[in-house]
Amino acid sequence: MQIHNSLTRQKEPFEPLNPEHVTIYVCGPTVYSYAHIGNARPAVVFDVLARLLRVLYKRVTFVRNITDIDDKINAAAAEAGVEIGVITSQYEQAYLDDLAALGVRPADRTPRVTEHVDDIIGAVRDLIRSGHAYEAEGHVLFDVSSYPEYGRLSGRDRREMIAGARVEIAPYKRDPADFVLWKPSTDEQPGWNSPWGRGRPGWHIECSAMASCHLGETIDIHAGGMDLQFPHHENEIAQSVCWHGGKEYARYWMHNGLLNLDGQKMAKSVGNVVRIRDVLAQVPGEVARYVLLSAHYRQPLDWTDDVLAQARSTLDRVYRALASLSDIEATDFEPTVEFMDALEDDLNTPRALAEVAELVRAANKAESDKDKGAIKGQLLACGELLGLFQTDPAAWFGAGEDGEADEIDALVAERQAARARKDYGEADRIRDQLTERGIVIEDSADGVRWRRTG
RNA sequence: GGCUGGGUGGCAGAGUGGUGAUGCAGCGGAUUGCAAAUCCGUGUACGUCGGUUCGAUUCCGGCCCUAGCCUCCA
Repeated sequence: MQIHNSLTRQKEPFEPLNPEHVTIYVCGPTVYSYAHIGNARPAVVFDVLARLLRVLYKRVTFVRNITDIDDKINAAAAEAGVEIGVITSQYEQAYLDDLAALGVRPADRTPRVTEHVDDIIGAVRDLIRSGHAYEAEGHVLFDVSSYPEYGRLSGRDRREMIAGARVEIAPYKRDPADFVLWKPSTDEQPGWNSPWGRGRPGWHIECSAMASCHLGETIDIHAGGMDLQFPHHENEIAQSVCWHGGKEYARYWMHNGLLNLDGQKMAKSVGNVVRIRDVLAQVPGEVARYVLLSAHYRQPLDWTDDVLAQARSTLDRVYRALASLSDIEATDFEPTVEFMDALEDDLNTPRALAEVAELVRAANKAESDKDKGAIKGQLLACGELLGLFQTDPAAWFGAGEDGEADEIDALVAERQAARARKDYGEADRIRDQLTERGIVIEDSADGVRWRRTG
């Protein structure tokens, strides 16, 4: 398959270091509040990547971490007057629940920073010993000048960065670009004992430690949001490469584009976030997932009610086709060649979805049970790779307030009786009544179907 | 200011040096008791100004607009 590698800024053939075993690390969230739909994009996109790689390769180990040590967590815990673990366990669970609702499969491993403090301390100690880090006023800093390739991933020159830096430069830094590996904690702050006193890890080191601990010194794919490219991933590379004696850290870097709301990136710092659970209250998770896959993962994506409505309409169409095939047994459970080509071309999900649309049309046109069975199998197989179309069609259309379905069924039956005796006035009256409740009736050769609109 | 991206039909969104993306919406037809659904058909689409070319939306350059990064951020 082809992957756009942020490191080289071009599409490259993907060749895992070990052809039998692909390793992927995705930067997970810092758990101090509910995740927003922008946080869901990498989770969904790289879930599709993992599904695809699991088909293409014998073995895949996919790691998505949980960052449960962070100053924002400390602040949230202090405000609530609880231990940080109370905050982190609550929001970690909420995050995992949200992802499950979006059809994201669990990662093979979900490591937490608190479980890796010893590994982090070891990494920092090694970096000091090898001359890549230094102690200053209780902090341990990474010496950026010790890594000449610094800036390669984000394509920036260190001197220029300093010129444009808007951040205040801490006095204990030898070089303004140096970043913190370990920092001291006050008695009130959470801390861990270390050779440099009681403290806590800096922001970047935890990913380096967890990645190497779970996947080895060199990993195949490292992925995350575009906004992590600098400084987070740049710093990860610097510290990992130096830590491992010059060994390459990640061979392919993938960065997803950001979600926009009103033309501006959705971010907690901007204050324009739509939480995943708010979306789930509005539409089924599958609709949100479809939206996230409807644009190529590297492009920005505007989050609007309109795209949600369009996604729902399109999914309705797919599920109508599947509903019409509900009595047909799926035979060729195999994605089409065109579909696979699209996904293997740097995860081109829009093209893959166009192929799905072709299958839907073919399904609606198919006449023989043999053709129908084959198309149904292809459709479901394509859907499985995308994490879509796996819902029972009846449940899809019936989804909503429980208990109402029986009542609607009764009205539909009543209308059918009226139609049978050609009492179209009564039949239409019942239909109008249902229309007002947002129910659409579809008469077809093999019975009546109803569904909810928006 | 520096570094990355992006500007495609009403909307969303792929792609390509010279015929159709695809979906949603609209319109026409078939079908239907009427609808809905489905099928068929339907759109002077590629920011702007130049250049290269037999031919550019696609390659090159200028300009305009826009997003991201340079600070926490998926």
